Amino acid sequence: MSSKIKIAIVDDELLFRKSIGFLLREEKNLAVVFDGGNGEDLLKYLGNKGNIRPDIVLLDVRMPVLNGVQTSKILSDKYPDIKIIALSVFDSEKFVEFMVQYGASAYLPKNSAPEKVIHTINQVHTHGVYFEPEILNIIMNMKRAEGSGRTKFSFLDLSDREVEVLHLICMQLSTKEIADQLCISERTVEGHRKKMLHKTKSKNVVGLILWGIKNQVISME
Amino acid sequence: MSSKIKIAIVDDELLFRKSIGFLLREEKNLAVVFDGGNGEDLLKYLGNKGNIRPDIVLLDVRMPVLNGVQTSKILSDKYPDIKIIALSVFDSEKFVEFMVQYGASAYLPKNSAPEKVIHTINQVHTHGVYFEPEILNIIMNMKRAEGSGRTKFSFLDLSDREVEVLHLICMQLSTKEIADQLCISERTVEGHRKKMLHKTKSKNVVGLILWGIKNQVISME
DNA sequence: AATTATATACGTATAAACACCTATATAAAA
DNA sequence: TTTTATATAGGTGTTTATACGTATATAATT
Repeated sequence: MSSKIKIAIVDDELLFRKSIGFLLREEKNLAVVFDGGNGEDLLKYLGNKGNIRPDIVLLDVRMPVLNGVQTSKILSDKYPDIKIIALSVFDSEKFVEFMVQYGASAYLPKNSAPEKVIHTINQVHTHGVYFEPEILNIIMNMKRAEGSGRTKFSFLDLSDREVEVLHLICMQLSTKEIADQLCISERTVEGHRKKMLHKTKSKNVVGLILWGIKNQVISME
Repeated sequence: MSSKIKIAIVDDELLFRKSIGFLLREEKNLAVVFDGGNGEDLLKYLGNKGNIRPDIVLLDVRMPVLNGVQTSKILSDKYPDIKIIALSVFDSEKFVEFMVQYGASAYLPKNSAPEKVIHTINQVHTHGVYFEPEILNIIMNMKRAEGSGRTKFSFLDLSDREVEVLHLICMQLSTKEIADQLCISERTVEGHRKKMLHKTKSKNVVGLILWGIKNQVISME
């Protein structure tokens, strides 16, 4: 009980991560040892031997460069002793599934109360994991699905070229305009779009766009 | 110099607005007197005579129920003495224009550093307004445009029915499916969509969806 | 009283998106 | 080495979306 719980915060929104740092510092048993804007920054920090190793990482699911899912995959592999608490504006089932599968010990919606965050941190530190009933429910369903068949995650894996096409789609360009821009056939563009619709399980571009935003493939700024 | 600057925070993300509250409380000359999740909450608070009137409102542009633009419109009308600082994840020109036109005294991107926020608050309190060079530039261009012709803002005004249709579009429904759901003709649905494309100056649904997200007509949760 | 915005709806077109199919070359992974 | 994913590209066809009209009834505003 003597030593503080060491926290790292990873979130792309500077003002948010600095602010929540102040919130956490209010708690006497917590110490914020790092904050950064993406997974890469965190891994760089951890790679440097001189730096203080955190006990718990507050990890935003949605980030540019290296997002929460990818980061927690690497984290739980290279640093299995560091606990991960996933932070997200969405309480989407998919994200819960992925974060849990890739080693998250808790899942917090971003409109949680500060007390809930503090509570979750303490629970994770003492008991290893902490999940709210609703989240637990999602996890149980997931386990059941895993047992019955093999879990398929085509998710989160758009190729570079597909992302490129998706960006042009977002600029309201038609297939022909995209083809001209990239100097490829319209059919190829159609092929890419179709592949993306399949990968994201979307019915049409609308679904694809919304998927892209949720997964931070598309940024709004 | 004796009395503190009284701040109200309005942002739909609970954790963010509570956190930034802690950040602001670190400053000895600042006092957070209110925080709420939307414009309506703020107006209710201000309507109650017993409550402490804030000097400055930190107002998120993007909120459900009553968004930043609508709120600042009402605020600057009913409480012209209260200064407004617009907060936004986007540094879109359109938002700057609207917020400034509707009475904002400053415009802060959400990935600003905490020091910048503190600085802006102090500047607004002592000098009335504070704009960064880039933002100032947008405002100057705006003024020029205003002089040459009349400014047209069809913006921000989708009818209830249009919003209803937009939500169904987001659910990846086709025109026919939407028509069935609402028990109206496909032509009517097409009419609504066309009207929305025009109002939002979009070329196709993709633009419409992105507009809807930026303007919080579409929520991602 | 006259104007404006809204919701409704039809007709005729074209443009674009999406569904099926096949196929090849390349690079990475099992 | 064989498989798998990717990027490329073609053919054919159907379904949707969008563009151009017009029109009417209603409620709100000036």
